[in-house]
Amino acid sequence: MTIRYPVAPPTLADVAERAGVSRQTVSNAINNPDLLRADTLTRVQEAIDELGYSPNRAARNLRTRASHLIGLKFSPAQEGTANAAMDRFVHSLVETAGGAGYHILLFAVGEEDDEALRGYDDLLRSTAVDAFIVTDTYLGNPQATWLRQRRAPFVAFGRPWDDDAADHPWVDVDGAAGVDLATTHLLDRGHERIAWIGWRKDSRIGEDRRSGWTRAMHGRHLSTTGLASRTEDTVSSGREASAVLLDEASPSAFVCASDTLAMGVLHTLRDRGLQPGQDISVVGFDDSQVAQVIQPGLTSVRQPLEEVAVEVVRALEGLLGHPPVVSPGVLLTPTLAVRETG
Amino acid sequence: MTIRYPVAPPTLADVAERAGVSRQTVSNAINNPDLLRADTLTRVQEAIDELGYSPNRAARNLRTRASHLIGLKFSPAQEGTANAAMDRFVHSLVETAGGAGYHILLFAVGEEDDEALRGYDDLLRSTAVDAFIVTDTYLGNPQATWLRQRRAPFVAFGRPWDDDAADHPWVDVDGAAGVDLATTHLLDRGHERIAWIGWRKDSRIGEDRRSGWTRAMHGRHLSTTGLASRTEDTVSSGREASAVLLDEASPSAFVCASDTLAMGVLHTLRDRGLQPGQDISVVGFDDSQVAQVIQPGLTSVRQPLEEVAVEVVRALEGLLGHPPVVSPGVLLTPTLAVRETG
DNA sequence: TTGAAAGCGCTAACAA
DNA sequence: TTGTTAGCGCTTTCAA
Repeated sequence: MTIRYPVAPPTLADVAERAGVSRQTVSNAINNPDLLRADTLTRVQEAIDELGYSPNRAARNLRTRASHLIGLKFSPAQEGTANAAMDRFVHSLVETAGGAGYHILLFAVGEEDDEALRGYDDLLRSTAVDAFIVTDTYLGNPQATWLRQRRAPFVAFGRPWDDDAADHPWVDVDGAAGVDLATTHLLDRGHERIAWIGWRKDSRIGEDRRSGWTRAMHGRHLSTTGLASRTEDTVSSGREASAVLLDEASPSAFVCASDTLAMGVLHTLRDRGLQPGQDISVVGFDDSQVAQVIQPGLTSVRQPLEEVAVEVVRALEGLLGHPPVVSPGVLLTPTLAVRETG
Repeated sequence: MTIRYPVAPPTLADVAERAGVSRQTVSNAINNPDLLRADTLTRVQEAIDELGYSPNRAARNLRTRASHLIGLKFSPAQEGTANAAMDRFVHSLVETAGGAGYHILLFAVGEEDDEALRGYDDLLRSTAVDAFIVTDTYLGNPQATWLRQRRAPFVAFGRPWDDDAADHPWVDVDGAAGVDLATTHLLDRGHERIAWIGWRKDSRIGEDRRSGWTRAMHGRHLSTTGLASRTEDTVSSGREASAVLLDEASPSAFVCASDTLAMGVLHTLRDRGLQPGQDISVVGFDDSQVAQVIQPGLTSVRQPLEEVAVEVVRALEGLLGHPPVVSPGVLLTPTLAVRETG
């Protein structure tokens, strides 16, 4: 089998020679076109087009100490759940970042905390990326703290919660507002006994989402006692929790911290011959593909991940600007995708 | 707000000075440790550890003309479908590539063909990536042809189909074998009138999958006449196609080219009060999260995407080796995830 | 407005 | 086995 070696791409010097100018003039034509006389610029531009020149990234990176690469830790997919918000976010992020001249570098790390830190460290020390996007800022996660100590530029998708020392830019979605929205929607439809199925108490995100439910319920002077359950984020947990709640608290609707849990509720309803949306209403969280394609459609809180990506990139541009600007935290409000189950 | 500037990371020269050797010796300690005397190596290694040294990527890339970055075009997520194979593949790919010393660089391009090519071109000319992974090799897609002409190293996830001029490495999943597996599974359970719902005729992947169904049916001397439908890859198309087939061909089972189409079939069954798995069996393709979490669980063909990632990276390593080796195409066999619907 | 010189940090080739 | 020299392609001074 014949192997064809790639031809070496043209360099700045090639363009300079062709245009009859010095290399610096070509460099200026690219980076500071205002400095050139119009006709020189035209001539250089023609040479660039004719040769199909594009600046060598490695050389430029070496000189400017910037890679225009943003690192993002990509964790394994969660099979057996409806969770895919991360993937949806990455899709939006790649597009938005591309528009701002950045590419996304995906990296995997081991499960342990120190392995994760080593992953970040390697990329940082080798100046492979200009900044990171960090997506799991739950309490006790050492990444944010560690990155700050390392003086590594990063933007978090997720609030710093109760970390007062945090001074990094972040973007988050107001989970409480989303669940409030969902609960209020059910209240407006006449439900009064609305149950909550969420995650265990150590999840700040879970507690935040839960607070939207209590807020909406108490706003209507309704009790939440006995109507809540905290469990693992799996379909079977949602199934079990909803079965218990149905027996012990007779709710007419369920609001869940995830579509995964909501699927568990739908399983229980099916087990008992109850019609979702008719007999019992169900609302999930994340507007996953699952929520979108099942029948009856699952009403679900939708995170504005496209907007999150836009804000994250905006914050990144501030951080990497001269001088760097740490933009304030941004909290975005989710919407409710209303379908048949609620 | 106080901005702390990152301190400049240590360089080769810093390590050399600390270890009392030349820079070249440090370089050798990292890239050719065999060349060093044991005690020198130890000394250099200590200096590296003490300083937390990691080679500057830009400098190394410039010198070695390699970035250890693999480009992958990341298209927008398909909402409203059950399709997420690409995402699952990327998860596996990031892990596998990381193990081989490569990072994945995601980039977005516009919808038009020429915009896509420009996306590849920019990355290529600026030597930003060492190679590409191309995932949509359907007939008429100019990417593969164009990359070949450009002499750009790339590995395709997907066969070159009838492109005889193709001489690039590729990895693919045997869709026909997967559908044959699914159909045979239904045949073994006593079904004889098994319908097919697939994509339009211009989809090579769709036609390949379809051939698995005809092969399995004809293998049992069963007719396929009137039992097939070709349509768009949407839930509603699957719903309509299955309604027509049910009326006109009375099948006892459906095999579908995607989980998305299979969801459409489930909608039709629900409309008609038929129990999936009891009255009518349904098998999908891709083993999506949807297939995994719905009740009853959707039996589905599962692509071995982890293996695909392994083979793709293997091919990549060959391509980027010295000398480059173009590995032969690899065809992997899917498995069947059996659940309640079939 | 353009050009010359220097050097980013690294490794390949060669010399000692 | 280790060190010296040179240069990858670019941009940042600074000088013309």
